[in-house]
Amino acid sequence: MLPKDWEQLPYFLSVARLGTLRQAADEMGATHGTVKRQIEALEVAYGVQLFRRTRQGLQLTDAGHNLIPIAEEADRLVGAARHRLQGLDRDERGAIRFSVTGTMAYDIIAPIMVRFFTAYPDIDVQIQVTDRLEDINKLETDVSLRYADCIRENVVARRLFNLTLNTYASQTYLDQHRSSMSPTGKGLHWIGFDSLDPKPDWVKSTDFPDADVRHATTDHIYQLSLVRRGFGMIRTSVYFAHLYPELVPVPGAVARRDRPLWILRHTELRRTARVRRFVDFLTDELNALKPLLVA
Amino acid sequence: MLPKDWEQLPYFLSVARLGTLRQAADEMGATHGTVKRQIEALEVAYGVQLFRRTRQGLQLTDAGHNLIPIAEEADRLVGAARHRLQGLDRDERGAIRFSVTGTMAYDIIAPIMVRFFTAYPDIDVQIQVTDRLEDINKLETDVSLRYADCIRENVVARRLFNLTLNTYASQTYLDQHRSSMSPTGKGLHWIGFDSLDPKPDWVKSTDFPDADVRHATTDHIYQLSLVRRGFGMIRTSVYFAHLYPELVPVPGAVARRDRPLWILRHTELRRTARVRRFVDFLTDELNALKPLLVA
DNA sequence: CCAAATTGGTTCATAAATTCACCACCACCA
DNA sequence: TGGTGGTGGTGAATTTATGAACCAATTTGG
Repeated sequence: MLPKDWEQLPYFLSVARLGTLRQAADEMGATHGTVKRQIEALEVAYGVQLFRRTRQGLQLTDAGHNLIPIAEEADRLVGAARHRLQGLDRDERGAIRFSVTGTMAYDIIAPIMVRFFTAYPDIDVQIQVTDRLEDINKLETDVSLRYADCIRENVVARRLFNLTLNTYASQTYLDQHRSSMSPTGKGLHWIGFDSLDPKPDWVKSTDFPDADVRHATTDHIYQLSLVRRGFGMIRTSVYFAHLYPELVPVPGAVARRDRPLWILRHTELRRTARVRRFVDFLTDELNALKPLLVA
Repeated sequence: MLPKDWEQLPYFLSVARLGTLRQAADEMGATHGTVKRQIEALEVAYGVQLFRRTRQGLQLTDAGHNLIPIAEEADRLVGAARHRLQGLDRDERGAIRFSVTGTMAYDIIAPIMVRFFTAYPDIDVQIQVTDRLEDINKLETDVSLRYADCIRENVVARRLFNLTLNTYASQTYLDQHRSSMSPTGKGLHWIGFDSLDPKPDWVKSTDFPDADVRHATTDHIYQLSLVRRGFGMIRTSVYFAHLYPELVPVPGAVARRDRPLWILRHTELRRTARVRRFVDFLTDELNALKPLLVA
């Protein structure tokens, strides 16, 4: 049986904001007795006291304070859901909201954006750099560039081409580990993405499944920085090896075609002319880069 | 009266995942009649049909598909709340999770991190670059660097010093707008952060309240890139003017002490030795940079 | 080809949650 | 000092939602 703290969270937020049961009850369209029970139920469910009861109202405890930011974010999301489904967000601003991953953002997309702004000075593009898939859906996004095997959501997806990846490290790192490295990578270090689990899944499918993951970060700039300073290996597009000569292919690894690149249009109906112009521009520019990305 | 779609969302998620009312009812610890009513209530509340009813079960409509990612993220959050308050997340991995804003991440923090990794090769730091405050709380973070007037959460906060900001643009941009610019900034362009509202709040408190906001992005690298290419002005630390000589102070703007920098420890009890060593290191390094940051 | 096991939809007695009126307490103020 | 309006807390009356049984229809499988 799934827990049912969902319905109690808005009561919690309301009480936390307004400070008294009765005001919260008024806001929630209920009586203070109901609000009281909801708060009590939440405290029992979590096994923590969330409020200190005083004659002047309810005051958050430390545990309650911890809950606030999460609950508020959840509240934002539920509001966003309401908003989206009621079609209230077809909108208002003239800007195209464009999500792109940190890997592509700077060296590949940024120059393209500069050219786009020059070519279409009347179209504003709001650039969101994020590596978390959920953010793309949460933030209200019109267009996104993604790097994945398949697309599950029902969006207008334009598939470009498969990127070619290889494994790189700095020359100093390779020199230091030349003697101790095994064909399967034991004794080597991956610069990880987000997880510092002993062995994330993606490691197993590389040429060095036995290498350890260290210094995880989702941020590509940090990854490159760490590779340059000789902290380990990274698996990334061959394009970056062209850009940064200090990235040296690791002996024993081979360049392989990996997942394809997609341009997704998340909002189908709105501002189609502008969005389409942007998507077309992006497609053309990326196709022009194709020789460098799949080489 | 606040809407009460909260309690219905987990039912929606369950039905979407499992495909039939009865299986969802089983998962939720209810009967299929109850689940049916919850789904109907949600559809009425949103005014949209979320599922197509077939003899084989309930199938998501397009509108339903739109709801999925938001609902799943909200679900993750509620789960995280439960997890945090029950103290289940004091864990496991040896890594310190460190959140830093995009503005500070690369030019200021990255070199410090490299020195830290060299000095303490046994301590792993998982670096999260994010500008959204909520992410810091949502992601499980041990330490974060923040730039704010005051800290509301109940965390261990160490206040460093106030940064000095100024307004910068490229020389070509200034040359182009020298004639047309007014003292209040009419005719000039800000490179925005996240909002493309006609006039976000922060604009009013600058030296050029009448300038328009264009090309919004939370990403500092993008902002700098756009400034370099002459797309507008940016308000940022004087430190970046040292790093990037192509950033020219805009005539009429003055350098001002702005908000202070904070180092926050979000998880108080856990792995204190390592975390404290990291925080101390970070503090020392940032204090060493102070002359450049407040100059 | 038909019985068994699905599916969503419906009904209504019953269980659960809400409301409402009232209580004790405290702060403020004339 | 006593009234007034606020607080949280409580229990009976009432409203609401639930669960279990059935239904028609479809799919499944022997």
